[in-house]
Amino acid sequence: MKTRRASGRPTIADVARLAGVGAITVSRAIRDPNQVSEELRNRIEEAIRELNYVPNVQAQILASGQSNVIAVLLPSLTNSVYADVIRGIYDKVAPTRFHIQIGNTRYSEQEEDRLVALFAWQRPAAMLLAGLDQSETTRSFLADAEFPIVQIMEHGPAIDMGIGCSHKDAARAAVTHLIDCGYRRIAFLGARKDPRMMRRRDGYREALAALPGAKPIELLTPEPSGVARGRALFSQLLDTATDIDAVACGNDDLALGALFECQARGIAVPEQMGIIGFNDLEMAAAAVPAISTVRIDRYEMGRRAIGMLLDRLEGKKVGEPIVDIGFDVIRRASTSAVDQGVSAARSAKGG
Amino acid sequence: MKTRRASGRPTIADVARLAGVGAITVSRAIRDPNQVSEELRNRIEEAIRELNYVPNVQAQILASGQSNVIAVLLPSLTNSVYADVIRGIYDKVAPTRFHIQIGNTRYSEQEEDRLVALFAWQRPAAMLLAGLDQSETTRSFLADAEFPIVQIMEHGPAIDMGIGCSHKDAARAAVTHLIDCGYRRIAFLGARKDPRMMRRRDGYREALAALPGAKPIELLTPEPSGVARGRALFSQLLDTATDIDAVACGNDDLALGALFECQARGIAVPEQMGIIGFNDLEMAAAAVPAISTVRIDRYEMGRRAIGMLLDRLEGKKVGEPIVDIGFDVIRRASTSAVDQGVSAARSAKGG
DNA sequence: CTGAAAGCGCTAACAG
DNA sequence: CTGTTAGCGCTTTCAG
Repeated sequence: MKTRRASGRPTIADVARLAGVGAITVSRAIRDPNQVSEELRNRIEEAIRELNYVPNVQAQILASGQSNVIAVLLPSLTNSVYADVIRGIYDKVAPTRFHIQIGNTRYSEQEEDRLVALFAWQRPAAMLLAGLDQSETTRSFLADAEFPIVQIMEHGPAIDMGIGCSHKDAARAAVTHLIDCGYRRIAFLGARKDPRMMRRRDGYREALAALPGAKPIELLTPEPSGVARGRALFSQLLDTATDIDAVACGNDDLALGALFECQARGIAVPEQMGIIGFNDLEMAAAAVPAISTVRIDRYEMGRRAIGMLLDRLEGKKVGEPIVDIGFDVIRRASTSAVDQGVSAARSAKGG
Repeated sequence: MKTRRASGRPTIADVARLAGVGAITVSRAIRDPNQVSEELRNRIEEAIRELNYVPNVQAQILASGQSNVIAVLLPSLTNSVYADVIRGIYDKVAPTRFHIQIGNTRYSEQEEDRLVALFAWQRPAAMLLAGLDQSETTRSFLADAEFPIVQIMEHGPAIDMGIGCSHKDAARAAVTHLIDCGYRRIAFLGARKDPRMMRRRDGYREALAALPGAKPIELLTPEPSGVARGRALFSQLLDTATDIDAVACGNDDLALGALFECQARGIAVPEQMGIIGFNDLEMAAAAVPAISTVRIDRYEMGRRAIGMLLDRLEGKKVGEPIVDIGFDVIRRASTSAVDQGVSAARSAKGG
């Protein structure tokens, strides 16, 4: 007889034997207790407790063909922005039968293509992606995937479902806030050049277009973002464009860097220089002066994205497949109403 | 005939049929190509490509009894400290057959107990935990687990393997650096009160003990850390202990908050107040003045921790099971050699 | 509501 | 080096 190395832990058959029922009844008692009479159910639960039985997930999946994996592909695991999203994702998934499988695309389209294909072959129950800018290959590949897909961060045409906001609108609102404060020579600082960053740049351009005579002053680097990068970029900008009176930063890291550079150069914020960031990282509120920024509820976005997937997996009717989660411009001291000098500039330039 | 809903995708039997070999040969060709003759191997590879065959992981695991899951339990997914560790973990695991299953213990021992039990039942291939302070229940439960376990962050007696450094020694070195710079009335700021934080506090005490006549001035809150928290705590401290000339912060968030509070109050750093943090977050170097801190290579720690697990899983001999990854005190402008006023204080107080 | 049989897709064991 | 057979632990199908 070919005896096989059993795992040693109790199986459903052990429970069935102890409870004096068939294995399938135990299986039913576990998955849908209502299908089993109360008496048997009690006997089974007793046996489960006694044996310390825990179902073998692999066997469940193999037999049922139902995966319990939700694939999550994000461009960064370090960036606080995604850390908040991840927290929301995990919190929402924790009480369910599903597990998260995270992949790091490193802001690379090729890597995203590779991971989407890799994960898709594992037949996940669902998939979560960041952004709307997947490659054509990946979009068409996923378009006829049989699992639900949600794209987060941005608001727009999604493959299946989506939740996020318009980064262009958000940046436009931020820059408009600078204009409302009286700033007139407004620059834009960007890094990494990922799709969201470029859309914020576009929003900056749109806002400036509404300001007669204003010309875009932009400095973007493909290099990763960071406080040090923000400081260096802003320093470079100040050396070139000497007459700027405000800077819209593509994120709060850059904004904090810009603030530090102002401190280092003795430039008064907000009097001589207005600064606004993006993302509302925790540090922004504590800075001196506190940095104005744009807030998106990333934790909630992560939660709701998973919620949409779960609804679909449970066959529930999902409401809107494309959700705009919105944003808030957070006004703080770094963009206070300007002093007379700049007010003068307003009347001079803005008319 | 009871026909069953097949998943639709090609199975190993399909490949075997197309290649004209037995299923097991395909299985071998995939797992250990050397066991199969070159001719068959080529035919099999050809068939795999043609059918676009991808092995069913669940079936592999079920049949072999070999899990491919490495459970990772961390106290936070948001904290940059763990984000770096996570990046190291994922980078090291990516090219292997293993997957990471992350759990968030939220700095709670109860939650850690719960998740360890939950994950352990799934029979992971290995487990990674943060810190050495698991509950007695969990420690003894894991002590006779059959999978390898690595504990990261701290250096000390581990359940199985460990990699990290002594946070007490690191903090002692940081405070000693303050003393070497001439600071004499040194306070300690802490938050969250997790085990590492308390060990840093102990290191602070040890360093002060070496300073004749110095008394600890400590302010710790059980609340989560953050820049705003650091600012508030330091403000509270300044209102009470008016004569402190330096502050050792349990992490860089708090240190940046302390720096901001100094800026808000017009306290000159480093002349009137020395500040040192912990962790060397990216922002610390870019602050004005740049903040001194303690660096631990968290990315490398994550990588090596997984490396230790992989070595064990592959039956390789692991070198030292308990690794001290060390730390570096990073000296920056926030703790520059002090001016005459403080030098005077030194001779007056330090003797 | 309950059960026996069949089989998910793969691999360990044994034999050649 | 290759194949046959049995079976991992569970759930679906079909029959009561």
